[in-house]
Formats: sequence, C-alpha cells, structure tokens
Amino acid sequence: MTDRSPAAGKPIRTAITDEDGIDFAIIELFFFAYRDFTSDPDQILADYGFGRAHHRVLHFVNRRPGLTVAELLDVLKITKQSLARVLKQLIDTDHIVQVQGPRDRRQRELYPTAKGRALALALARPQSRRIRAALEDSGTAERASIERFLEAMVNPELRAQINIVPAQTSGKKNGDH
Amino acid sequence: MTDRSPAAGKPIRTAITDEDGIDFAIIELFFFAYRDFTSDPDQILADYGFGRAHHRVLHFVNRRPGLTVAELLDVLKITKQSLARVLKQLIDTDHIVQVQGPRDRRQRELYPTAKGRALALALARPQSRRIRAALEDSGTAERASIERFLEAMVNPELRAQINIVPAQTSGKKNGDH
DNA sequence: GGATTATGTCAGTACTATTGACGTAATTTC
DNA sequence: GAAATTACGTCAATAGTACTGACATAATCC
Repeated sequence: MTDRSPAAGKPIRTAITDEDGIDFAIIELFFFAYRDFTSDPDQILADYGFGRAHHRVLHFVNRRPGLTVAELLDVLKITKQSLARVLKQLIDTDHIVQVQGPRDRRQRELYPTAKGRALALALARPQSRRIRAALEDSGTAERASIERFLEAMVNPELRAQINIVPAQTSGKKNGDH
Repeated sequence: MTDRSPAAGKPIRTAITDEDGIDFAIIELFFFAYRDFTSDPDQILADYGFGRAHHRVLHFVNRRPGLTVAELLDVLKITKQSLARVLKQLIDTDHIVQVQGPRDRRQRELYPTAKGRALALALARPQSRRIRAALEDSGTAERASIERFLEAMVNPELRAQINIVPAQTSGKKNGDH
C-alpha cells in the first residue's frame, strides 16, 4: 500500500518554481511570518484558557472602545454565533463590559476593563517586539513601506475598516498628554 | 442583564494607542492582510471540499517534491494525527502520490501528480496576483525589502526551512541569473 | 536480537467556525 | 398604535483543524 494505486497519476519530481510568474517566495514567507507572529500571543492565551478568537475580540474592543456587536462582527468577518461564546467568556472573566447604547438601547457597546486592557497590551507586546526587531534586522528604514504594502494586500473595499481607528482617540478626553 | 454586573470593572473609554511603543498599526494590518490573502484560495478549496490544511500540504509537496512525512510535519508544525486525514484525502483524490523511499524503505516520499500540480498553481495564482498588485499599488519598488521584512518576522531558528526551496530548482533549468 | 525510527491508525477531546431557527426588546414605519 | 425591522442573544447540529495518548508494523541500526 505504499506505492501508488494503479489508477493514480505519476509523481512529478520537479519543484514548482516561479514559473507562470507565480510569486511563491513571498507566498511562503507570508505563511511562515504569520505563523510565528501569532505564536507569541498563543502561548500567553493558553494560560487563560483562551484562543486566538479571544485575542482578536480583545484587540478590537481595545482599539475601538464602544463598538457594537454588529460592528465587531463586521470587522472580524465571522458569524454572530461564533462570536457569542468567545464574547461571553471575555465578559464573564471581566475583561470586557457591555454598556447599553446611548441612542439606541438595543445596542451593546463593548468596552475593555482595566483587566482587559492589560491583557490586550500583554498580548501585543511580543508581537510589537517582533515587528520592531524585523524592521531593524531587515534594515527596512522605511517602516512606512511595509505599512503601505500590507495595506495594499487588504481588499480595497475593506480598507475602510483600517482607517477607523486613528480618529477614535480624539474627540473626548483625548488619550495622550 | 445589559449593564455590567456589580463586581465588573469599569469600562475604559479611550482607545488603546501606540502607547508603550506598541506597534498596533502593523499588528492590525498584518491581521487584515493575512485574512484577505487566505480568502482567495479558500473559495477555490471549498469547491473541492478541501480546507486550508489541504492547501498547505499541497503547497509544500509541490515546492519540495519527494519530502517525507516527517519533513512535512516539521515544516507545518502540526502533529502526525492532524496531517493524517488531510494527507489521506489528497492521496485518495489523486493529488498526491506516495513513493517508497529509495534508501530507507520506511520513508514515504510525497510527490504531486499532474492534478495536484495544477491545483497548487490554481490556488497560488490569485495570491500571487494580489501580491503583485500590492507591490505596484504601494509603490514598493523594492520587492526585496518586503521579502527581507517577512523573513525577519520568522523565528530565527526556523529560517532554515525557508531556504530549503531555492536549491531545489537549480540543477536543471535554474530560474535566475 | 533488541532498540530505534518512520509511518499509520484508533480513541477521545478542544477550539473555532459554520447554518438554521427562534426569542426578546427596542426602534422605525406607515 | 399595530406591524415590520433591527440588534442582540441563544439553542441545536455540524464541520474543519488541531491536540494528547496509545498502540501496531515494518525497516533500519547497532
């Protein structure tokens, strides 16, 4: 049963190359880079009994405090049912709180607690460290060019999601200084 | 039950920023970029009843024809049991064939069939297109700097895995020069 | 001949995701 | 003010990918 069955095709022994103009080098690098990028927080999350889904929710609630459940679903591109369990756990463990929407009382605005803020920072720290090291290592003086490239990799119609963040800080009691 | 329970922490209403030198911008961009990067092949895979795991196996078997099961496990960083089902399906559907190792007959060398090669190319095509578009869009003349950055994001001790490939091509019709 | 190695497989479990259906409360619409 | 819609929550069933642990087989090494 080791050898191929009679009907099976013959083995191709040559490696797939950048034939046809396919950029295998970057495809593969992207895979490895993301794999290791997510491995850092995964280790921390394990201590809490959380998974990657918790991280993503925690991240976006910290980035856009007060976003509603519907907005969160839109950013994560998952279904309500998938979010439900994860969000419930984060609320039960006091990392996130829900506040009734001011205008529309059907809405639940999501905010991090101090505990949730701390965890989000703890998870982001090794990732940020890795990024900084990579920028230095690779001698990429232009951090901006990496940002531009990554942004250009995102579906154009979804780029709006990215640009929501910066504005958030301002408005009320503005974070810095 | 909408409002927070008595014991819950108070909501933090300010967005997390690049305080503490945390690079949230790139962290988030990396998430969005990878999400959309994988969405292209996901659609194609669905037609075959395959998932992302099949894609990864197919990719590496095409990139390093003749690799053994153990080598594949090492690259993917998953367990034998996780690979088993996926690999079996790819063999049953005639995308991959096993050949007994020439030196060590315990080993199973994995090769793509013509069918498996074709699918790997079909999956890579939209990804490569996206990368090319992103490099143009972002005006990143230096494709090399993106490559260097991504490589630097990979755990140093695992970078060896990346460099296995290029050698494969040479010998015969070597790509560059 | 005994230990180790490479692979395969069985059983059980966990996490993340899916679709479909239904319920409740609040808002909007006519 | 009744009806439709919206925002959210939840129950049930299923799928894909991963895990640990255990065990079997065949081949190689010593």
